[in-house]
This record gives sequence, structure tokens and C-alpha cells, in this order.
Amino acid sequence: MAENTFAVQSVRGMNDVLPTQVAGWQRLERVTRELFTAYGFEELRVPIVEHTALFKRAIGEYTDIVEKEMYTFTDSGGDSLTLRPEATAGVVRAAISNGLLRGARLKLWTSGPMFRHERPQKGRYRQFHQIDVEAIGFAGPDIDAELIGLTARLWRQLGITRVKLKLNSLGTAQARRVYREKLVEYFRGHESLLDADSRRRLEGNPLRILDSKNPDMQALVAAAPLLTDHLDSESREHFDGLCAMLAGMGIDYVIDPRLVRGLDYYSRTVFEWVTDALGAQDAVCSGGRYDDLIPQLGGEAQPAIGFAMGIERVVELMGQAGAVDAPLAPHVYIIASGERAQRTALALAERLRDDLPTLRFQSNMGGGNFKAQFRRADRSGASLALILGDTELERGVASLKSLRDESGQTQWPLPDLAARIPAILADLAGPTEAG
RNA sequence: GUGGACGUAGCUCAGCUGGUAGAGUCCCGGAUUGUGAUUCCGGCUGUCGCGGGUUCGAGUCCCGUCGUCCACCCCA
Repeated sequence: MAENTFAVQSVRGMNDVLPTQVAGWQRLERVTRELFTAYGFEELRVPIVEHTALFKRAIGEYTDIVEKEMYTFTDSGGDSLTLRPEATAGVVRAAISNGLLRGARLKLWTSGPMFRHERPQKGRYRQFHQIDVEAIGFAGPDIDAELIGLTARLWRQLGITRVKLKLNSLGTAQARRVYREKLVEYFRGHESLLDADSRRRLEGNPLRILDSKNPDMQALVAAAPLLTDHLDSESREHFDGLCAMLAGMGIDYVIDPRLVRGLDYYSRTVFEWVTDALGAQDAVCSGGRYDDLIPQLGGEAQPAIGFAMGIERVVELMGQAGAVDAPLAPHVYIIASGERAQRTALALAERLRDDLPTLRFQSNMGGGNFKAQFRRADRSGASLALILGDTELERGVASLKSLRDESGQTQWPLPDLAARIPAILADLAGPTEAG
């Protein structure tokens, strides 16, 4: 590859978010921040890089993420570090190492880039972004229901409708161990029917076989023993409680006994919001309970639950739902012709910004004749053009022209502008925007 | 990591069985003296992703490579 090409190409799977796309990101960030605050969650910011061992221990040695998808490197001090592939491990680590856990109940959220070395696809990137929510110190199922209720509210606020909630319980680690043995036994009995992927998983992560999309495997999977039938009684009760609460909140869900997660730390409640609008990358937001993780990482045992949503995926859904705001147009576009007028216009713009801080003034930059400046004014979407030329300068006035209707052009002494502009804008806006 | 499709002006694309690139759009200027739509006229921009090969000659064929997209896989 030529060196130039190399230099101007972004790294595979790592994308720029362009100004035209940013509106969706900002809307999602704003709505989630308000929602989290309203539910009593506090923001926590954690590093992007952690010790490799943290992720191995939290996510599990035999998961796909740890086995083949992590960006791991040795720093110049000889430490093995990893670009975080998910957020929970870092949040839990931060809670432990800052001593936040002692008897506390933590409701936290964080967001930022995550890194996974996968083959890029629509909705799947090597650097992608998540908004992550964690509730530590709550045994549930009330908090489980609240978290799910929060996400359901978020979709409503964003105008997203093409999502469905899938729900399952993985039981406790002990119950899962028993089930796992049963499952391995079952699949060993039919080993000749297993595809290559499934045979590989039989050792490391047999539960994932249940997730197989291979049509040839469906019959075998369908007849496999169900985790749901092997739940311990406490998990059963917990899960039934959650279902009842969701029903009481009017939240629709589908119980999917084969919903398992790709991260080992989950136990009991797992859930996933899926969509049919993003092709194969259908998970928009998912999470679950991780009651055993904190002691595994050296903290004092605390039940906990969390979820993460993929910003790129949610923003894509927002775009499809038409839920992205148009960029804010200036209220006033300032046109100035001639050197003296341009100087006057800059000073005038600053004064108007002082006097009218809630309005958006855009000054024409880079000169141009009146025609060009009016064209830019029009394209800017501004409601009003403020015109400053030789004629106006001589008389100490500025012209104001409506760009959105035919109400014409008026002239005002410069000192009066700050008082006149809001009134004129209000007239232009008319009754529709009066509220 | 596996399989498949694709990669031509900023954008959307055309370019037949190989003969050294074109449209629309965008942008800029003009259509009587200081006024944004539309229309008309004129103008600008391309290492045809990159590298190599075949050929007298390649955007068009072959190989490699990078990237995008789709499916698998995985997951947010």
C-alpha cells in the first residue's frame, strides 16, 4: 500500500463521527443523562485501558472476547494492558479500588469507546461506543425491573419502536454448573450432529451452543434440556418476581430460555433489547445480573446488575425513526459589504451577543458580494438577515430582512437593534412557535 | 477468523465484448447599479482505492493488498 493512502485512511473499523451525524449522538447523550439523573444514577468516568488480567478474570478466559477480540499490548514498563472491550469490569474495579463498596448502594453510569477486534459490519465496529449503567449492592428483583423500565422509557422518549425485550434467568453459578453438566452430557450423546463451532464450545462454553443460528442444529438445540427447568428455587422466585413487576409496569417481554450471554460474569437475570432493523447486529441494549463478580475481583460480595447499550446502534434506530433533530439554524445572519462595514459588523455582532445571549448570530465570513452573502444567509437557515453596507453605514442604521417570508426589509438605528430583533423574530415565528 | 459483493469527481452514479474518462448534484462567477428560490450561460475539481502483471495500449482482463457492505461468527 502506498504510504499516502495509508496515512489518510482511518484504522479499519474505527470511524469518524461527522458533524451531520453528531446531532443523533448528542440527543441520545442528553436524553440518557437526564434520565439517569432522574432515576438517581451518578456518572463515573473510568480509564479506557486496564490491566489485561482484569478482563480475563471478569469476562472469562474462554469467552470469544478474551480469546480473540481484545486489543492487548505490553507497555514499555512490561505490563500487559488492554483497551477495554466492555465497561462493567472497569466500573467494578473502580468501585473496589476507590473503596466505594463498603455498605454502599451504588447507582452508576458511564459511557465511552470500547474496543473489540472483530470483522467490521454495519452496527459492529472495532471502536464502538456504549452507554453503561450499573447498580451495585441491590439484590433485586426490584432494581432489575427499574433498570428495564428505564430502558423502556428511553425508547419511548427517543421515538424508537422497533425493539423487543427478551428475558431469561441463568440461575446461580451453582445451578448453572449442574445444568451445564447435563447439557454437556446431552450434546455428547449427539456429538455426531454437532457442527464444528459447537464441538469447539462443548469444552469451553457449552451454553453458547444453545445460541447457534445454524439451521441444522435447531432440532438438536430445541430438544436440549432447558436452563429454565434447572433453576434453583431462589432464582426461580427472583425471576417470577421480576416478571410480575414488569407486568405491573406494563412492559412487554418475551422469555427466551436460550438467551445466554457471551460474558461469563452473568448470573440470574439477563435481558436483551433486540431489533429487526439492523440486520444481523440485532442487540441494541443488553445486560444482566452479576452477583458473583465483585468477590472474584477482590471486593466484598455484593449483588449487582447492569446493562450496556450500543450508541451507534441506537443512533441508527433513531435515524430510522426520524428522531434526530435538525441542526439549529442561526436566528440572524449578518451580511456586511465593504471593509469598514465588515469591521463594524464584527463589533456589532459581539454587542448583540452580549445583549441577546439566547439568540444565535452568524456573521458572514470571507467576504463576497451581496448576492453571495445572501445565498449563504439563505442556506444557513437563518430567519433574519442583518445587512450592513455603505448606505447603512452613512445613516448609522442596519437593514433587517426576513428570509422566510415576504414581509420585506426595514431599517433601524444600530443602538435599537438589540431591542427590535427579538420582537421581529417573534412576529416572524407566528403563533405556531409561540409556545 | 470463514464465505460473497463492491471500491470511477465532495456526493449519487454511467462508462458495451480493453483504445489513455462522462452525467447529475454541489461549489464558484455572470445574466443593468447592493439582495437569497427557479431558469439561462460559463467555470472548478479525478493519482478511475493502492501495488504489480498481461497487452502496442487497462477504469475495463489477471494476481496481490487496503477498505466498505452482506452472511457466518460474535455482540452493544
